[in-house]
Amino acid sequence: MNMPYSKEVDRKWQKIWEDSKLYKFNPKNVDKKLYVLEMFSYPSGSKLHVGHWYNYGLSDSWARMKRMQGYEIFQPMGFDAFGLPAENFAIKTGIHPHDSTMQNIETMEKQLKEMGATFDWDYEVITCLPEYYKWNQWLFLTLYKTGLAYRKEAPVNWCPKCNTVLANEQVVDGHCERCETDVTKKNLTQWFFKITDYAQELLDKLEDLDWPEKTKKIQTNWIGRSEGAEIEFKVADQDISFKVFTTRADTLMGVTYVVLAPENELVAKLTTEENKKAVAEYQDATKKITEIDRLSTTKEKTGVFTGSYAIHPINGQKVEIWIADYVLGSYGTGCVMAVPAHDERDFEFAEKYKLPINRVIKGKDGANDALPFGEYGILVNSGQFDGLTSEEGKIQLVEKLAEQNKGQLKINYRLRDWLVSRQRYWGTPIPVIHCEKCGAVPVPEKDLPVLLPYDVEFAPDGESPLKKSAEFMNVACPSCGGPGQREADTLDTFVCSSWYHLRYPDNKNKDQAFNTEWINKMLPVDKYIGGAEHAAMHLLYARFINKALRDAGYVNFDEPYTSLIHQGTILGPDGLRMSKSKGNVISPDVYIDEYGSDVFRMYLAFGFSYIEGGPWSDDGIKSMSRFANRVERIVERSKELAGITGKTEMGKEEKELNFVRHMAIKGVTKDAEIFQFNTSIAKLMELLNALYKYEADVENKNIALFQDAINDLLRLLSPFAPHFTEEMWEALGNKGSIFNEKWPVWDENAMIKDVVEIAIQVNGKVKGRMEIPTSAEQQEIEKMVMENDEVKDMLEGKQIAKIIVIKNRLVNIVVK
RNA sequence: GCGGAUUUGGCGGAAUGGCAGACGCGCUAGACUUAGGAUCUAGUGUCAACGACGUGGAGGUUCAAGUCCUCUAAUCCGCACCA
Repeated sequence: MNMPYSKEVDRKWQKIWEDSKLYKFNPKNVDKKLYVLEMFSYPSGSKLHVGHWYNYGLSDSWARMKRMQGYEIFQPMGFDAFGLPAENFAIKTGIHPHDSTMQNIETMEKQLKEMGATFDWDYEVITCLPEYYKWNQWLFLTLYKTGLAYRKEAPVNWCPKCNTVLANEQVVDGHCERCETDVTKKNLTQWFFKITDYAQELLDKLEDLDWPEKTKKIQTNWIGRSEGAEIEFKVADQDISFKVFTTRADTLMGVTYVVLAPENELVAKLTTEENKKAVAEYQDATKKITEIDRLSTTKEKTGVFTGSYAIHPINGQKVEIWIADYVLGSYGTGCVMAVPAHDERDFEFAEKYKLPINRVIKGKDGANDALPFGEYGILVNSGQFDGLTSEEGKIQLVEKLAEQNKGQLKINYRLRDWLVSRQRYWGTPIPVIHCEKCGAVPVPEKDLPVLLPYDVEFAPDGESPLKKSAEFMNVACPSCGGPGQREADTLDTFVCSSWYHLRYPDNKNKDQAFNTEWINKMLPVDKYIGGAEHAAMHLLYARFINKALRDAGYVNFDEPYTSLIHQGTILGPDGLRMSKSKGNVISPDVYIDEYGSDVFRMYLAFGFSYIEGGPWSDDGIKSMSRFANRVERIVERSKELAGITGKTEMGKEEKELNFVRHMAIKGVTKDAEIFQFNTSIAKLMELLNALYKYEADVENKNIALFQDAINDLLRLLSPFAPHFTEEMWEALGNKGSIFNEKWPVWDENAMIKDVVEIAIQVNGKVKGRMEIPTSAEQQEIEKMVMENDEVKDMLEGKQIAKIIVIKNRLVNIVVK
C-alpha cells in the first residue's frame, strides 16, 4: 500500500535504505569510483539551516545521478569539530567543549540522515577525536622532518584587559569584541608551515584545475607573484648593507631616500644617538597601531629619520635612511628605495618631510606626465641610461648592478608562511617537547597521540590554557630524558581540514594516517563542493599540504581537488546574510514538516540558480508540492492502464510526447551535470506537462510509450526527490530501489522532428513564420520561403541583397 | 585604489551570436464545487496595439547582439600602502 507523499514516506525509505545498506561504498569497484566531497561542517548547536540543505541536499542529488550513471560513489561526511566557537561556548556556559561538540555531532548526524543524503557513515571522520588528531600530529611531524615546519617570533592580537590572545575575527574595528578595549600586538614564538616554498607551483598548477575562474583569480592574487629586482645599498661610514626590492629598477636614478620598516632589525644599528628617542617612540607607536589602521590607505604617512645615510649603488650619492610604517616588515626585504617622482606613496611622504624629488622618467609621446608619474616612459636624468624605455631600463640597470654584485632580478610573492600556532585549548596539541638542553624536540611517532587533557581551566587569563595543566605540561625530554615541557599551543583548525579528504577512505587505519597505495587509487577528489568563502585559505592550504605529502612520498598526485563547485548563498528574505542577530534566519524544519524533505529539496533546486543563491522566499514552494501531486496522479493513471493493450503506432501525438521525453532526458542529464538544477527541474515539468497533454488529448493511447515516459520521468526525478520517487517506483509494482536503475539515455533520432516552424526575418526583424520539413536542405528552404505568397507580398518592390538560411531556425532576407 | 562578478517582465529565473522572457510564482477570466488558500482550462513583456518598442546607460562590430568589442553607472565579492 502506498501513501501520498509526506514526511512519513521519507522515514519509510530512510529505514529501508539503511537496512539494505544501499549506499555503502564497495571498495572492490574502486576502478569506477567517483569521490564526491562536500566540505564538512562545523558541529554547531543549532539545527541544520537552509544552507546545509542547499549545499548537502543538492550535491547529493548530483551524486545520486552519477550513481545511476554507473559510478561507484564515495560520498563521506564528517565534522570539523575543533575550533573557537565551542571554546567560547564553554567559557560562557561551563559546558566542556568535548561534551557540547559530541552532543551537537549526534544531533547533526540524525538530521543529516533525515535529509535523505547518500552519505556513507562508515567512513565518518571527526577531527576532535584522538583517532583523527593523532594523525594531524603525525602530519605536523612529517612537515617538521622535511623542514616545512619551523618556529619564529610573530605578533598576535592581544587584549590587555581580557589578558588574552584574540583571533582576527575577534578583533572588531581594532577593539576586543568582548570588552571593547583597544587591541595591541604581542610577540610570541610560534610555529609556521613553509607554504611559500610552494608558491610557484601553487600558482602554476591552478591552470590545470577545473575550478571557478574567480576562485583561481583569488588564489593568484593571494599568492601575489611580482617580478622585480633586489638592489643592495651600503650604509655610509658603517660596514652594513641592506637590500631593497623594487619592481621599478628603471627609476633607480631617481632614488632620493630609502625607507625601512620600523620593525626592521637594522634600525637599532642605523639610528644615531640624537635620533634614538624619536625612533624608539615611533617604533612604540607602530606597535600600538592596529594592523587595520596601519594598512589603511587613507591614513596620512608618517616616519622619522634615523640619522644614517645610504650610498646610491650607481651614482654614489648619500641619501637619508628613514623608517616609516607604510613599509611592511613582512613583504620583500622590509626596505624600500624611495622614488618620490614616480611613486605616489613616496611622493606624499617626500612632500611632507621636505625630501628631494628627482624626475627620471618622462612620458612617451607627450603624455601627461605630471609628478608623481607612476607609468612607464623614457628615462631622463639617468646618465648613461637616458633615452631607454622603462622596460629596457629595468633590465640594463640591473645588469649594470649585477656586474658589481649589487643587484639581481628577483621574484617576490605576497604569500606569507602559514602561522599554525593557536593559544587555545580546543585544538590538536602540537607534538613538541621543549627541553632546556635539547631545545624543541618533536614527540616520537610511537608516543602519539599527545592527548588533549579533559580537565583544563580554559577561561582566558593570559596563558595558553594547556599551560595550566601541570600533568600535561611536565614530561621527560624524548631526547635526553631530562625535564621537559610540552608545547602548550594547539594547531590551527585549518590544519585538520587541509587533509581530511585523505583520511576518509581509510578512516579506520590504526597504523597510518592513510595507506598510500589505497589513497592513490581513491584520490584525488573528483568533485568538491563548498562555499566560496574558502577560496583563499582552506583551498590553498589543502593544496599545499597535498604537495608537501607528495614530496615526502605519501601520495602520488599533485592536486587534492580536481573539480570544484561553489554553491551560492541563500540569504534572508531581506537580502542580507542570515544571522541570529538580524533575526532573518529561515528554519527548514517548518517546511519539511509540512511538505516533506523532497519537496523542500526540489524547491531549493528549482527556485535558485545553484551557483548564485539569492534571498529566501517561499513563493512557489507550494508549486513543488503540486508538482509532486501531479506526478502522483499520472503514476495512478499509469497503473490504471496496466494490462490494457493500446496501439503501438507512433502517430503525431506519440512523436511529440517522445520528443519531449528525450529532450527532457538530454536536458536533465546535461544541466544537472553542471549543477544547473533549476533548469533540470523545469525540463521535468515540461515532460510532465506533455504527459498530461497526451493523456487528455489522445483517446486510443500508445500505452507502452506512455508508461515508458513515466518511468523515465521517475528516474530523472529520483535524484531530486529520492524518497518520493522510491514510493512511486514501488507503487508501479517495481521491485528494488529506483537507485539501482540505470539513468535514462536519450535518443537523438527521437529528437528529429518531421517539420519545424522557422522564423522569416526581413532585415533581422521577424515578419512571419513557416513550417518547413526538417529534411530540407539550405537551398530548398530558401526556395520554399521565396515562393511563399506572404513572403512575396512582404518583398514587393524591394531589392534582395542577401538571404541567410539557418537550418531549423530562421531565414533572414536582407533587402535594400 | 586594484582585481573579479552581476545587472533580463510584478517576482524567482531561462536563452550553442539565430524567433528574448523556457519553467514556475503571481495576476486575470472561466469550469467544477455546499465551500476553496483544492483541481482543471485559457490568457498574461510594454505602449498611444492591424504597428512600434523592449535584456542598467551610451557607442560599435554583424545579415543577425541579452550574448562579442569600447566607454559608463549601480550593486556585490576578493585584495588592499605589496615597493
